[in-house]
Amino acid sequence: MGQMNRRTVRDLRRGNRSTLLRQLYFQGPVSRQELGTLTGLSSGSVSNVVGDLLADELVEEAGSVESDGGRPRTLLRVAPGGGHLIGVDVGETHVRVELFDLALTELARWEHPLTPGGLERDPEPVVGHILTGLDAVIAKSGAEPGAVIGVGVGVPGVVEQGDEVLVHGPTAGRDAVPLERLLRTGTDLPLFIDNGATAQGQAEMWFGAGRGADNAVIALIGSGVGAAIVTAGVPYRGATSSAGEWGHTVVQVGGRACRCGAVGCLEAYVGAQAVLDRYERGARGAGEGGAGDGGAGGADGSGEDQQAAFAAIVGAAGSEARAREVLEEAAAYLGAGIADLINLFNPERIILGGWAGLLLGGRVLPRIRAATASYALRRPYAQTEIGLAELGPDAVALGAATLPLAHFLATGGAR
Amino acid sequence: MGQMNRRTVRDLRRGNRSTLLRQLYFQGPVSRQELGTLTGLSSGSVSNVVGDLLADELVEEAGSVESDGGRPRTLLRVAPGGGHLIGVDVGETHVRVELFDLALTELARWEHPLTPGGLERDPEPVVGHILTGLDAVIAKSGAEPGAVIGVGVGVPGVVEQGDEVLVHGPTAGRDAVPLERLLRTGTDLPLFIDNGATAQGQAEMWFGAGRGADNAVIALIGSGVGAAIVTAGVPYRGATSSAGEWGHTVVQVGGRACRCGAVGCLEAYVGAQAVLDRYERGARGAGEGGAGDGGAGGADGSGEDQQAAFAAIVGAAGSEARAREVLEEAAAYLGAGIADLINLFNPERIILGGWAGLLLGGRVLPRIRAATASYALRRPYAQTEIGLAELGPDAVALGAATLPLAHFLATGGAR
DNA sequence: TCGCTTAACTCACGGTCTGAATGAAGTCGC
DNA sequence: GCGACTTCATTCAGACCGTGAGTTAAGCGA
Repeated sequence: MGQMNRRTVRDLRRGNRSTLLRQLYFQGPVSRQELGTLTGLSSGSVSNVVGDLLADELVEEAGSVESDGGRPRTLLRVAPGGGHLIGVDVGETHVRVELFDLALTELARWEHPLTPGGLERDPEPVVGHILTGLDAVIAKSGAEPGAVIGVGVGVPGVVEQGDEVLVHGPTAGRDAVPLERLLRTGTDLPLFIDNGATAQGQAEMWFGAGRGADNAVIALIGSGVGAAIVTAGVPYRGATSSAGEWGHTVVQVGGRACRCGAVGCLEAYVGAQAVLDRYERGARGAGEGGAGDGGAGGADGSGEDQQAAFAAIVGAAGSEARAREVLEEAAAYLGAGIADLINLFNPERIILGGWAGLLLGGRVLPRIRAATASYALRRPYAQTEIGLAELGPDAVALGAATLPLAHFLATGGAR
Repeated sequence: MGQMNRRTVRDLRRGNRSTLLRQLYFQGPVSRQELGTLTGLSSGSVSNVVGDLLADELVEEAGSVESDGGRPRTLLRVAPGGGHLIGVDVGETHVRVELFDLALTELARWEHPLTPGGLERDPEPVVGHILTGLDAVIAKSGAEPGAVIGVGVGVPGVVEQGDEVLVHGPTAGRDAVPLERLLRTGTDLPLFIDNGATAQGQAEMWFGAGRGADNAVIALIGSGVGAAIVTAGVPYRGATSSAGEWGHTVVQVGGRACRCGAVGCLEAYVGAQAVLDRYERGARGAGEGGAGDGGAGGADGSGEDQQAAFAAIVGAAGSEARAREVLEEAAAYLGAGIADLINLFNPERIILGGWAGLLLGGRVLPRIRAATASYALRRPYAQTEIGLAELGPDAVALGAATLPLAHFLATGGAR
């Protein structure tokens, strides 16, 4: 109930410094004058704090703009070289490490393939890869190690942010992986670990289709289905960080079996694996009731094979009735799932992403919108935009880099 | 993205005053000493602020507790007589006005019946009733009008908190009612208008089954179905205040028709009207597919008749197979709906309320839990308690009174 | 060059929290 | 019963902070 607020007069300064820094970061180059009106701070305070930020080299001047007759206002911006950020994408098939400057321009990249099921089954090699990746990108970019603000790590599975950061893999029953502790053995850099989808969602909110929105849901469809929920500008985690399990909401009581063990999950109808299964098995039993055995089997080989097969179906939808039929069915169920998000969260935007989501959306987005409209309540539906993600299917590393960046901005650039 | 934080040093004091007041309100009688450790404030500040609060008569001393050998610590609590709160319940069939002291002890009550569809179709008489109700409870309780901190009004429908507070009734297409402006013609008291379910949810969180939880969903089942979502201790509204429309999430694509116009809504399976319809129509077509025409008809007469009929079914479930069957089906669908809440929001608790929800829960709660378990993901399900509301089926007026109270606590008791 | 205009800085003032010192209020041992 | 001890509560100097008016800086036009 009671969060311990700002207390001392010093926290006040930290908070104002943070607001100013955030404003500078997201509102682009801006003058001191505008900063005052934007934040409500007095000119004196703005001058004062900006002076500090300039001294710390976190902010720099960026030209000036003449103003008919008076002293020109000098523009300020966050100095891109004020620090470096590292984003780590721990996927099912690879570990990717990218190093950015503060403006999130990529300066170096490193990648290593992974045998499936890696992090959960045997964390040590994954940890090893991450650590070598960190050294690699720092070396390659020539960055000062001390200038690295932090390392964001996006992982699959639920990340519990407690005293000790624990990663729970999708396979229930296995022990959670104390990833932070394991990484600590090899690096002193500040670590920020979170779910990869959440991280990617934050990237879309800051730099992609979510710009300007405060409440949005990023619906991610790949082989599985998940969602990153953003409320009031921050990721929504719930009580134990496992919020947003959209893929396992029920769209059909007594429906198809899902790999999670339940039946009728959205994922069993719109997940890429489910759609592929559906396509390959032909049209028989298209109706309800018959609980087929959903996508778990993995009869479809590696991730790349799956993506190619899915793309083929989407490509064939123009000419082949069966492909069209399958996609339309997926769109209908997806509409129901999106309607649930709208009815429950009332977001400003729904952003459809993930590799399969983008393929599907590129082809049948109007269909999805129509299905959504038929299930959602009118008012909230009318107030929600439904669009596609703009950062591509694989923005996890970028998203991971936003984790230390968020901390950096929230603390006003404390090192 | 950027909320304008605390800025000046004076806001700091306001914030600390608020934290202290909240702590005193919810942690019961507490000493200055504990207050310090609880909030992290220094002893000096606590003394200072508490002094102010005592001077403003918002806080009073409440005995002392000896402490082996030293000066006894004097306990403090919020003074119940520090102000009065009024809660207004605008229901479908009545307007009820209640006046409370700060400890939410009821001091006076007033009620007036309403012809159905009142507020939306013709707001003026409802407004008139509210205003006379206000005068009535103030007169009856003998309260100083100036001592009334505020009036909370809980209404059905979506309440848009913009420049002007607008109430959107469930009937789409009708004009929104500018309730605040209408009430302003007859009172100068501070007004706080919100959805009745949200208000009731806040009451459960503060004084009922939600005590101690920060994230919870209060699932309300009456004739219709809704939910009040609380995240991080505050009601979740979404972008345009219409979040929590749980009743119209899809549990059966292509399923039964709902009065909202869509098909397969949860409400069409677990709403009281839907259950009654189901019971009366017999067992035919129990399977999927056949889109029967759901609960809209209202062939069931008034609210009281409906409640009696529903209670009869619940009562008969022990002896009559058909009644049991209908309730079990409702429990199964309800489990799916609750599982969706758990998967999406990951709350600490699900609180089942509403008159039908309480009847249903009292009878088949284990069934509901089992159904939920079968649909929800294991981890979040294991971390969620599912229980019944504790404030009864009709805590809207109490909940409405928490609206001005919340403002009172948040501002540190500013008048 | 001289006014005019606007941006940015400076600084006295009122306000806040902290933390140590002081005062207040009991208890315990003798 | 009296003094020493313990603990709670208040007071106060010191360090900060934001405000807002006044001052300086930096251009423009005549």
